[in-house]
Amino acid sequence: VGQFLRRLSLRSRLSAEEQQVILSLDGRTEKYRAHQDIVSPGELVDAACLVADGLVGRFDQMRDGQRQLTSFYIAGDMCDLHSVVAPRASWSITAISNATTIRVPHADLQEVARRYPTIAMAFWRDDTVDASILAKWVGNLGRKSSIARVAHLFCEMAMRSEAGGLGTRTSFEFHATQEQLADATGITTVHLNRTLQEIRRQNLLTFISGRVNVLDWDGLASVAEFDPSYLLFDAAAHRQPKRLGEPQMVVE
Amino acid sequence: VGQFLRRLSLRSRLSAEEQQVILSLDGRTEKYRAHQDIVSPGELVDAACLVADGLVGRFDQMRDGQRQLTSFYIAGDMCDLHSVVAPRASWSITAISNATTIRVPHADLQEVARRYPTIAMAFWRDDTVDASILAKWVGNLGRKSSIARVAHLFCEMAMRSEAGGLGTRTSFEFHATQEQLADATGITTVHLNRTLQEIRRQNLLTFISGRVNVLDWDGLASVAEFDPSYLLFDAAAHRQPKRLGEPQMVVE
DNA sequence: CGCTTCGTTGACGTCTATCAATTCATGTGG
DNA sequence: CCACATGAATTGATAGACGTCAACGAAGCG
Repeated sequence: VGQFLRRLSLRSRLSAEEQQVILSLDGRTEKYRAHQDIVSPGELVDAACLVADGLVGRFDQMRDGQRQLTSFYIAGDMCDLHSVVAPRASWSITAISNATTIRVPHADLQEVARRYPTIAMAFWRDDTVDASILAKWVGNLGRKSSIARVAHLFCEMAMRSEAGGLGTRTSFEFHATQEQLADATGITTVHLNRTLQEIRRQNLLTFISGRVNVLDWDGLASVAEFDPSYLLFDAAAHRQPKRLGEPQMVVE
Repeated sequence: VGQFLRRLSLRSRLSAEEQQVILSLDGRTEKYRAHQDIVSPGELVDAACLVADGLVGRFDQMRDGQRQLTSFYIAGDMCDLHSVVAPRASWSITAISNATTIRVPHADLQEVARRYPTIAMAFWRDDTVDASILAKWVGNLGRKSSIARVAHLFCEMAMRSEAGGLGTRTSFEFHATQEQLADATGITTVHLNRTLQEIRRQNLLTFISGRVNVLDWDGLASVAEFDPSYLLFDAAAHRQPKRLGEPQMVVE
């Protein structure tokens, strides 16, 4: 849970008391094997799923069985914080690698959000980051080549892993299979494999048994057209009731 | 602003007092012509943008100028409610058709959210719907054919227009050009045109000068693999502090 | 040591992009 | 009311990125 507090603190400023309240949250610990489903569509959930260890993903499944991964969650991420306000799942959550989760009851989270408006805003903000990542992926899937998509995914996971204290942007764990990467980037396994080969050929990175080593960060970011601002890491300027007032551009 | 209250009420139950508070919100009215940008990336905004009339979109732009529309907003939608917790835009907002907006100051929205936890949750929930739509689009773009994507977009706008009281699911306004539809579905204008022809050929709908008439809803939904649950319309069962307790499925 | 999962390769097919006109619709000014 | 400019829709021909199918090699595991 300390990891979760740290994650929230990346983007929201919390008082000592508020931090204590977050730390007091707890829940059932559960372990999953890779490929095991954690939440299925239609289910009514009563607890949010905090990733304590491993890699977890949210996905959508088509009629013919094809899958599209829509989000990855690493240790410290609350992977369905939004379920607090929308407990009827319209999504699936699965363990990408072996993973450990903590199920934090909605009742507790609601109680906390209700009592501490700043925490409620922090939750909301975290959810907004999720949405921002999704929006970026709509752009990637709609308008970029396969190599740019794959490179972008690596860039994103690199930055998130680094921010989460789980590695550096040039060396971090990413325990996904090629099939899962293909499901995330909207291409086939075969084509993903060839795309990875092309990325290797350009000496951008190595990806061996779940570990990524970026050899050329700038090159990778350039291929990906990666701009980290959508991850809202520098947003720490927020929070604190009335602190508006900088002049801002007005359009039209 | 009444429209906005109505939109929130689709998914959150608000008390009479809370409803009054929402209705008391207000802001500068602004008019835009089609194709005019409303918010640009990097901008620091201090007011959220409520769509009073017309069609508004959020998009991402690539290095080579290609655009990807990530969301459409119709009258009654607060198109960047998330900016309340993340005021530094990493996105662009543009007027798809001629549009009128009301800029509601963040300060007011924050004040309201801080004083009324239920309203804060309602805001958060609305933002979650946005994220849910984005997740669905990641799936559409990653794994569906062009015709399914286009059909899905029409289904979605149909349901949202109907829910917003702007028409019925078989007859509603949708003032976007083919180029904009192409930017939303991740294909080219040329291909979108041919896809529309195919949809017409299958007698699914007509789309003439901004008005959609669905001739075969079931057929359209089937081609699109459309399942409206992600729009969270039936989620009205929420809100009201402690009303948990139905038995729910537990995984694993 | 067989089984299963994951990664890799080759040949071939197709959906969608690209390029470049052309038609159609709308609106403006003379 | 016509001439013209402008944006939107449509069409044809061609190219390329990615999917499909099928097989094989490598690696972990009970």
